[in-house]
Amino acid sequence: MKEIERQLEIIKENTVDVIEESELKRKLERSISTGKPLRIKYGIDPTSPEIHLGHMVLIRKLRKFQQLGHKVLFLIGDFTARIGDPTGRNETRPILSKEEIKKNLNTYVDQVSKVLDVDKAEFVFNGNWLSILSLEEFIKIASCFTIAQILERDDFSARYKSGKAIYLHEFMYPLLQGYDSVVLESDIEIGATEQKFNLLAGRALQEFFGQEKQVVITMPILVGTDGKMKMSKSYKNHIPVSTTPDDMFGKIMSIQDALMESYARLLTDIDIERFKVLIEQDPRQAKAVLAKEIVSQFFTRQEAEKAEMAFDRVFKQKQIPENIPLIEIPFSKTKQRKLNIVDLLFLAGLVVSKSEAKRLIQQNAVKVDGRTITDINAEIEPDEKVFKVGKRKFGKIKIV
RNA sequence: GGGUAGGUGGCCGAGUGGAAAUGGCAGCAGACUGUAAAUCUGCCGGCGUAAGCCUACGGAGGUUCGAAUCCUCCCCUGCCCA
Repeated sequence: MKEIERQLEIIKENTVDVIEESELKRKLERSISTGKPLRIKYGIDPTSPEIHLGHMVLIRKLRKFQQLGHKVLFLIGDFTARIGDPTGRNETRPILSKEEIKKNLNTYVDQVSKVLDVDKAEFVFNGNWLSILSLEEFIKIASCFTIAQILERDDFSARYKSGKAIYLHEFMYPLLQGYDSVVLESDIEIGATEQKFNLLAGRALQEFFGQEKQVVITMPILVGTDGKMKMSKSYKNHIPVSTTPDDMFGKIMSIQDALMESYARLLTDIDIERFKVLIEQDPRQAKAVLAKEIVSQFFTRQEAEKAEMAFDRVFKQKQIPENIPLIEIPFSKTKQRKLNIVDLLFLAGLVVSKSEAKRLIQQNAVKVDGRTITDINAEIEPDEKVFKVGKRKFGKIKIV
């Protein structure tokens, strides 16, 4: 197989759009013949310093580009995040200080490094150029688009039709993101399908500034643990990267069966045809394979296997976990060794309020050393007994 | 600037003088399972064993025995006109 075809095949795997493929071929040809790597741009909004599996779909693709010898430009949209998107009404977004940004950068690099070769990637901040962009220049950029074009974007037109507010500065987002491509002289920009409009803005602006247009590659959106919406921290349906192997394993085990295939495609290198057969034969086993495969990317293989064992222990064999966190409550807070179960759970932080504790007890969701507590007046001496609250919260409580 | 319709719990959305506020979604718990789906049951602001108290319907005042509901001012959003 010719080198260009090999690269094309890898690049196109799992993509939704490649705009335009002929341009991509041309860029690849040139790169192969001159030995000059292509510049691949990927931007992330640093509002929350937490990367989740949804981001990983793209980051995995970036790694593939790295493996093909191309240059990854990892853009942290500190400026665009700072001016903030106004959903959520009165929320004033705190302006990130230089130190905070630096700190965030480190957490990103850390999380991303599990998949990406961060030493070979270049991390860039758009605040470096956007914060000094002149109004004149900006208006020039704005003249490149019409309102109708921008309104055409999916979420804008939906909001417009349903009578929801669209703020002017939201219109600017695509322009600024597009301008980033001009500054970075990117050859390719990748993003999830919802980003298509913004990615295309980059093409328009690059052409406007006399550059060769970037190729836009979109990837499918990873559905979150609710099985419906895209994975996002704000929907609380995400699986964070910076968690424990056990937690990640468990969260993957609880996704809907219907998601298994897309997770396998987008987050692993599992042979899809064989995996589909396994799903047919033994969905539970298939999910365990999937979970182990994903967890192994962020931790070691051994840790993934340990996570599986811990999971089986608790949910298959219905035993208590091996490592249960010890919660210490100072004696000064309790004044006694034996106290009411509701207070105890609350003091230990196993419930958020006493009302919740009562509710859970009334619903038979609280166990102490394996025995279900049915009386909210029960007096208990914790003494490192094992408390189980709900399906998966365990804690040993001790008064010290 | 003028007119008009609105702002209700995580979201959607009822409610127009006496309910911690009908529904739905999401969430949580239990049963059933494979921590899947589907289904059934219960819960779903906080404090209190309880009676009850506190907090909550954009914000601030006011009327009233009593307000999410009435009045005044302010803030915010859609639509129409300019």
